[in-house]
Amino acid sequence: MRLPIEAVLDDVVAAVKTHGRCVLMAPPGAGKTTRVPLALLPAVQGRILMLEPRRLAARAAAERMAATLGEPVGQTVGYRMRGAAKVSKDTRIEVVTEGILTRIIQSDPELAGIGCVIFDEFHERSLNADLGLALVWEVRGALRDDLAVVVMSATLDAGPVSALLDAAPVVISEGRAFDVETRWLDTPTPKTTRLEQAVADLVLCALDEAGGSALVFLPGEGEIRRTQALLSGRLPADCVLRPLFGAMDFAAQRAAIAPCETGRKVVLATAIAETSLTIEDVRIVVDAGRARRARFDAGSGMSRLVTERVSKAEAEQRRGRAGRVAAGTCFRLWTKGEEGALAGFPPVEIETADLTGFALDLAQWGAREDELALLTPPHAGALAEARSLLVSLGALTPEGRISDHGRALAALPTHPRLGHMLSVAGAQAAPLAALLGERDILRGAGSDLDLRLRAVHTQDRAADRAGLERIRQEAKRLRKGLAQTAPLSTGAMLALAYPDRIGLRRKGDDPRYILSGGKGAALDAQDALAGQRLIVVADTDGHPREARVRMAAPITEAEIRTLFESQIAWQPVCEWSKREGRVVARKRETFGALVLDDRTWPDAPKTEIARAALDGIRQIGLPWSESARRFAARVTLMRGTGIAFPDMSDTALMADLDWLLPYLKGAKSEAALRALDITQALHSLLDWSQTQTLERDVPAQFTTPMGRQVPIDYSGDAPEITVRLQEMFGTTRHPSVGPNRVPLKVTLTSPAQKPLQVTMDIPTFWKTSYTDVRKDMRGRYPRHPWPEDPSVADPTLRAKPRGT
DNA sequence: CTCTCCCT
Repeated sequence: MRLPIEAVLDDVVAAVKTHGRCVLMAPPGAGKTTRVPLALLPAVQGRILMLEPRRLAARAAAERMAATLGEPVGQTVGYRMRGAAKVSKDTRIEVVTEGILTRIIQSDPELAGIGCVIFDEFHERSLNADLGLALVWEVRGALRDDLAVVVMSATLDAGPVSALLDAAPVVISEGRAFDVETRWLDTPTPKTTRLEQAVADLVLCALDEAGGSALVFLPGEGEIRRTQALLSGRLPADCVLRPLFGAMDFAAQRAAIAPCETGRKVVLATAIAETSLTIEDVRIVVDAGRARRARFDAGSGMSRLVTERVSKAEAEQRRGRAGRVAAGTCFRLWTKGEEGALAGFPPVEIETADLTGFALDLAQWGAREDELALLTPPHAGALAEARSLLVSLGALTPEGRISDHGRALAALPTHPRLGHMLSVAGAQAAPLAALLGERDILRGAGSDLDLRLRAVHTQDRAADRAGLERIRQEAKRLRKGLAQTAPLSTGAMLALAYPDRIGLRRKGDDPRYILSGGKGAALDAQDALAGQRLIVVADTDGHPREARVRMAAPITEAEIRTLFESQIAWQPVCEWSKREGRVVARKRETFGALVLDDRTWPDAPKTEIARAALDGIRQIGLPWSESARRFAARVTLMRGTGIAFPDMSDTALMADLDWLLPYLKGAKSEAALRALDITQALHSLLDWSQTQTLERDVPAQFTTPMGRQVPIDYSGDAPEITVRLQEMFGTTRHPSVGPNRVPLKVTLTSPAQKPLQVTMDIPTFWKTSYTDVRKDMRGRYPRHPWPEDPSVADPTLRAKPRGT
């Protein structure tokens, strides 16, 4: 059969011959995976390496090409993937899974004997493909200008890839796929309608309007089960309902996609049916419009799942599944209007994934991320977290260079965490590493990892059979070349891989734990491990506030002390306790965020106690006494006049409390702090000349015309004095303070200290209302002077002697 | 409303 790709094969070969590079865009079904490598064979010196994102696809591509040549796999065409290879010295086309390429380049940077590297399905933008392309491009630039590079992609903006590869020629092939009609909703689904209900309704409508079997895309297993429940009994009699998702064992998956003998089938599937599994007779696609994705949180080193709207690229990929065998129809659970708001592409893996292995590969290659041809740069923070984890595992030196231990970890086919565990604990850790590298075989069976290990070692247990077999095989492969070492418990081995996830039970009845990395995690109250004081957490649901533990193992304090001796230390802690309202001085023995032991610290140095007491002040506020307020008010009057004086507002004083440090007198409790008089401390904020100026311009006391000292009250809006009216006789200028000459608020009293007048202007008072005051008072206090013009009278505090 | 999908 003639495939549409054949029309452009000559262009691809020509681009490789003259430019040594090419970007080929062709839709799924165009035949690029099987035709391009064979077409390039005569044009390439040496072997052709083709990368596939999935094992199944790699094997299938090799088989198809070998069949085209009329040979068995392993002669001209072979494949190589983790744990399986069919290649010989005659092999010229080698189909490999993406992770393999990094290994090949790291062990032989010249790529000796390889003439061309093809990246298939590059639009999926896996971390390995991005890294692989960057490394191959560097090899081509530095060591091998004859090395050809071909990037093949279905839906992708070709411009950036072409630019990345120094303006590589772009070849475009139009597809062969059958027409697929797209149907949108007329009106958006109301927010109150559950997704499963809306999907079920749309499926019934689709089956009614179009013929053939249906493929329904849902975000996850839960949605699949609930939609299944809603549909069962409501489907037309000739329809069978089949769920399909990754956690099902292989045989069940095969049964779900098997063609129907009679009638139609409705397959409820996750994204597994987007690329990995092809269902042959589908002519209807129903797209719920959601995608579940892992979001890795570098801070906690854990990932969680989020459900998001699909991107346009994913929706197109799903739509295409209706046109594999004949024209079809795609029903979208959104309106045409809503479609504009969808993202163009799903997030690329390098921006969302755990970068630990990536960072180790970079270190081994000896390049920084910004020196490589990466289409999307990794986030600096995520990369920094990855490197810090690698440093803590001893894989990188603190300067970021790879260590011998790091080289050993890079050679192991596992996450560096598990590699570290294998390298330290030896062969005994192989089953545990295999278990943790696979999907959980006992979902919902409690968190204890030993349950799972027992299932691997024995034949009983109703665990996922195929999963168990994969784990046994994997354990066998991992064990090779590892030494036998002193036996360790499951928890101790796990702690090597997850030193940041050792959990110490919090106080209280709930099985809640604080993890050594600082995050929280909780066990189910019924969980078999719920009584343990110390556990190591292998997996959680990734909830950002407090994650739920999915897999864990108990560990003893003695084991932690042995494994992490150098990281456990006594930390003196002198701090303000909000709860107790006082300074507490303790010594704590800590491992990361865990407190293993906690004792009082009776001989804490005074300076430490004072520092902690300042935190108390920060919490309770400055203990203002009346005299302190008065002083601060005087200083404030000096401000804003061009003369530099400190800001004595609460905010300014609290901003840096060091000035208070020498005046705390060993106060430790809230009561003692509140009893402090801070006047002296405030005085210390002024230097000698400021103090002199203050005393002169804003004195604490007012000197009356008689030479008597009267305190000035600075606590109100205006500075204030109270004085006997007679004592102010002779005053022709109203008294004031400060460089701005702020007038004093003067309360003039009778000889019996009763207020007679409050004035801001004594000379005017003499001339005006004094006359009335004099009239009233002269009779009541006849022995005191009440002159007609007080501005020229002598001040006095005395009365005339009786009888004169 | 328990866990998308891959890979060394």
